[in-house]
This record gives sequence, structure tokens and C-alpha cells, in this order.
Amino acid sequence: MRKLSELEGVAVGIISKRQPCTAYALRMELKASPSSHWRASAGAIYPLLSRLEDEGLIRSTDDSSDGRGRRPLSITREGKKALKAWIKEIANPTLLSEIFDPLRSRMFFLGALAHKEQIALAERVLTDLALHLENSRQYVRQNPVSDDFFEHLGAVGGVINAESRIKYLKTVLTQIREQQT
Amino acid sequence: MRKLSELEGVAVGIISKRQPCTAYALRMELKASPSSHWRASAGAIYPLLSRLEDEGLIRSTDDSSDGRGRRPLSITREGKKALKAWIKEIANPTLLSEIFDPLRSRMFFLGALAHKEQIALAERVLTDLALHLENSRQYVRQNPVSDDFFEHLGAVGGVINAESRIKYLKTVLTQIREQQT
DNA sequence: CGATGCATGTAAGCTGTTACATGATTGC
DNA sequence: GCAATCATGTAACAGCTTACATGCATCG
Repeated sequence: MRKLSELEGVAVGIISKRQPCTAYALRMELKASPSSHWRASAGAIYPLLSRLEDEGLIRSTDDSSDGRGRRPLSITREGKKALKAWIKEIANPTLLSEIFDPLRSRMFFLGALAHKEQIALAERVLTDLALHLENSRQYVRQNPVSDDFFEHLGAVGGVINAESRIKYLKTVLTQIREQQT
Repeated sequence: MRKLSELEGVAVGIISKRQPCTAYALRMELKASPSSHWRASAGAIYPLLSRLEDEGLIRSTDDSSDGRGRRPLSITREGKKALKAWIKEIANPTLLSEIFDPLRSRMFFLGALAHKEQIALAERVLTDLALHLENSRQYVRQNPVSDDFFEHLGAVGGVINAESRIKYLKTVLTQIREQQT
């Protein structure tokens, strides 16, 4: 059984939770998620779903009576197996260290800016991050434990991450200010 | 002036710091960085550098006396401008929310596993994360403030991030255990 | 009855990966 | 002298984005 890519894993996971679920609904859910790494573009989703269907991981039921040509998707037994394998793949150190943060990668080169610019930029980003944190908190409120336990857990992860980035930028700011000497 | 992509920005940044710097040295530095989102593959780096040179952002000095055909790179005034613009781009909310964490994305679907499997996986990952944190701390030690202030800041970001992920997984674990009921 | 949103899909292009190719240098 | 590493580069391929195309449904 082939390994699922990140987007494939997420797609199969969403389908398994929301089934029956149309491709469009899947795209909208990806779009709505606060840390949207993917644009959930049609050009990515539709070929991906065809692939998954060809391999028997998902199944679509053609309903000719549906004028809009909706094709509700559901997961197969094979798909469920692949999903479980994908989840367990996280027990792989290389996957764990693969996160990439455009904020942090820029910190390495912040010295290219003048001291005043550094501070101005950091302050600006700090307010943006505060906004982002507020959004993440709202997402948690929209996904209470009572609703779906694991969705709640995922949402909480967003808040913790946002908080840690704010903490990080704050230490950066104070250290830059001290650097003035 | 064209916007730089993430990898381009990092490449120009490293060249600007390490100049004169060969393409190979650049790749090795990318590889050595603890959160290696990129494999720093030759097929990505060399075409990218040609592109940057064609656009006048970097300059290479051909030394025919160098048997290995090393071509030391340095940054141009245009390149410096582009680097500054790239750094300032972080003041863009969409860029800020673009981080993607394979751990968190799997949490949404952890319910697909049996309760025992959930706990076993989380415990396993927790030890992996502890190792990752130790690596990040060592990276900080290898990049003291005295050496390069901003590199130190970047390294510290890795530690803070690793800590926050551990904190996250711990809350996940305790909540899963409570869920047993 | 026209704008907006639902719903599917395709084509071109960019960027990255893997795998390969080539040759020089260093260390044992 | 041979293996490993340094150093550059290319070709085939994979995956995602943007932009486009098509048509149905709903709401004012």
C-alpha cells in the first residue's frame, strides 16, 4: 500500500469524518481551516481524488438525478487502512522536524535591516500575530470538545502555536532593543 | 523588482552573510539547519542561482585556476534590496498563517485509531520531540549570541517551537487519557 | 433575469525532488 | 591507488498554483 502524501492524508481524513462529502465541501473545509498551508485549489484536489478513487481508497456515488453533478465521496476499508498508516507515520523524526516557519527563517537575516527597521517590523508583526491568535481562539470556540474531541485538539494546537510565536517575537524584540548599544 | 520565493530569500540571505560563498556551501548550510524543510537538492539550488544571477541579484566570480570549478557567489546592491524586501514581506498576515505542522494536522484525525493506539503513538512521538528539542538546544549552543546575534535568534526560535509542540502533545495525551470514560 | 454561489474539471507553468552524470581533491 | 567527499550540473518527474471553462441553482 502506497504512502499517502500530506494533502492526500488530510483529504482522506476529512472524507472519512464527513462522509458522504463532495469534493467541493472538502475544498471549503480546507480553505476554512485557520492554518491554510494549502489553497485547496481545484487543480490539486480533483486529480488527487481521481487518483484515490482509482486506487480504491475512496468511492464516489454518481447520482444522475443531481443536476449539479455532485459526486458524494465516502471512504473504503482500504482507505481507512491507508489513513491509519498515514497518521502513524508521524512517529518519524524527519517528518517531525519538517515544519517551516517563514517568520523564523527571516529572523536569521534580520540584520540586513537597519536597527530602527528591525524594531518597526517586529512590532508590526506582533500585532498581526495577536490577531492571528484571536482567530485561532475563535476557531477553538467554534470547535468545542463536546462537538468533536479531536477537532478540538487540532484547534487547540493552533492556539498553542500562535502563543509560542508571540512569545518568540517578544523575546526577539526585547533582545533587539538591548542590542542598541 | 520581483518578489523572492521562500527558498530564494533564504538563499540570498545566506549568500549575503557568508559571501563569498559557493553553491555547495549554501546547500550544506541548508542541510545542516535543524528544521530542514528543504532537502537543498542540487536540482533546486543550481537553477535558482542561475536565475538570481541572470536577474543581477547575485554575482559569481569565475576563477579558472580553481580545479574544482568552484564559483564563489556574492550579493549585489540589487540583491541586498531584494533581500530587505523579502524580509519585510513577513508583515503580511497570510504569510504568517502559512505554517504547516504534520503533527497537528494528524491530530484532527487521531480518532481513526483505537484508544490504545492513540496513546501509544502520542507517547512515541513525545520521546521523538524530546530528542528534537535537545537537537535544537545544541544548535543554539553552536550559535551563541557572541557569534552572530541574528543566527542565535533564529536558533532560539527552534527551541521555543519545539517546547511548544511538546507542551501541546502533553495536553493532548492527558486529554486522551481522560477520554477513556 | 441576472448576479452570486455551488460544483466539477482542465491546461499551462513553476518549483521542488530524485536520480544520475561528471570530474577534482583529500585522506588513508 | 582507491574511497569518500567536494563541487557542479542536468533530465525526468511529481505536485501544487493560477487561470480558465462549463453549467446548475438560488436569491433578490
